[in-house]
Amino acid sequence: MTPRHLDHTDTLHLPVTGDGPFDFRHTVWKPSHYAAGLEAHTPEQSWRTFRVADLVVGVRLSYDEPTVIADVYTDGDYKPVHREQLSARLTASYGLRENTAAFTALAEQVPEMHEPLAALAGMRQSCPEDHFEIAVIALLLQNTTISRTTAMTRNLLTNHGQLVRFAGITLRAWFTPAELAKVPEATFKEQDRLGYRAKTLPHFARFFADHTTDDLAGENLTEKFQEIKGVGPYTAAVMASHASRDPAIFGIDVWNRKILARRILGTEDANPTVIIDRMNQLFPGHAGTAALYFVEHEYVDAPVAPLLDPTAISAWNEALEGPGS
DNA sequence: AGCCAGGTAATCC
DNA sequence: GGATTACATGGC
Repeated sequence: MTPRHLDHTDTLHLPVTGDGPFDFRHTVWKPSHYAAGLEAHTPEQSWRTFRVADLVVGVRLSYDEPTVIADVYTDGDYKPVHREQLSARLTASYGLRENTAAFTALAEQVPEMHEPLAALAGMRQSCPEDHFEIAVIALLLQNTTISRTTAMTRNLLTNHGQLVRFAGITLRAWFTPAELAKVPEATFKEQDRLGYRAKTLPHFARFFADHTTDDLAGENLTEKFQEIKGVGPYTAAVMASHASRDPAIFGIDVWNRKILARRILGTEDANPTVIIDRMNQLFPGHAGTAALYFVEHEYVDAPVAPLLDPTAISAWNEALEGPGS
């Protein structure tokens, strides 16, 4: 499949203004994240696609202290309003104005956090996804294995998203809620192999086609999101925590439950309320950030999707474009 | 073969 | 209320 070519249209200089250290590499690339073809990372650079309004945008990120440099690529009518939206999106997605000092000071007092802090100090929460996109990811994580989550994500992006080429890299890009709303349930089931999720995904597309991020401002998101069929406490917490970037909260699931039980309780597993209470006790106001550090530290020495050597990029591109291209 | 995965909704008592 | 169970699918 031949990707759409995006041209260089802008360069953004995004200052990192929060107090405390900043770890560019572990902010933009997370060792625990599985690869869906939406982003690629080498030791010095990262590439990522975004939907800004209906535009498909490719961004190449690098860091020149104290500034994140974003080279922007598009093939549509890129206007000043898009520039503003993209700047705000990048700044929020990677927490460029958030403080790390308070958490770092707190974490230094907790022995269990010493190793994660040594490896990751200055890492910020990242969520390049918007509300709709993170909702889809959380849906695809429900009660299944990561290998199947990855397969379903790739199916959806391949069949309903976009394939683009910019700055030497080929990547996939998300579909918009309106684009996904046109896809029949049977396609989700038979072509995308979503299983019972095929019934709930159309509710997601419709909800977010009708409610933009701006519409949702001021709502109690944890409650509002649970009005969507297929969204329960876990999915709502993931969505709300990414939307609010509240450092105090985190969605607990079987995965992080076991990691946190081992890290802070010394047991293989534990009751969710016990873990949440202990995390809040150890890291008052910062339990969400602390959970992020424990989970990412679990994968720093064996990342799910390792950084690419720059010489491996052509092989990456060929894998995404498929045979015969 | 059967069990389980980074849950949810429906249906019990 | 809290406990129990079906729900799709694929990997081990």
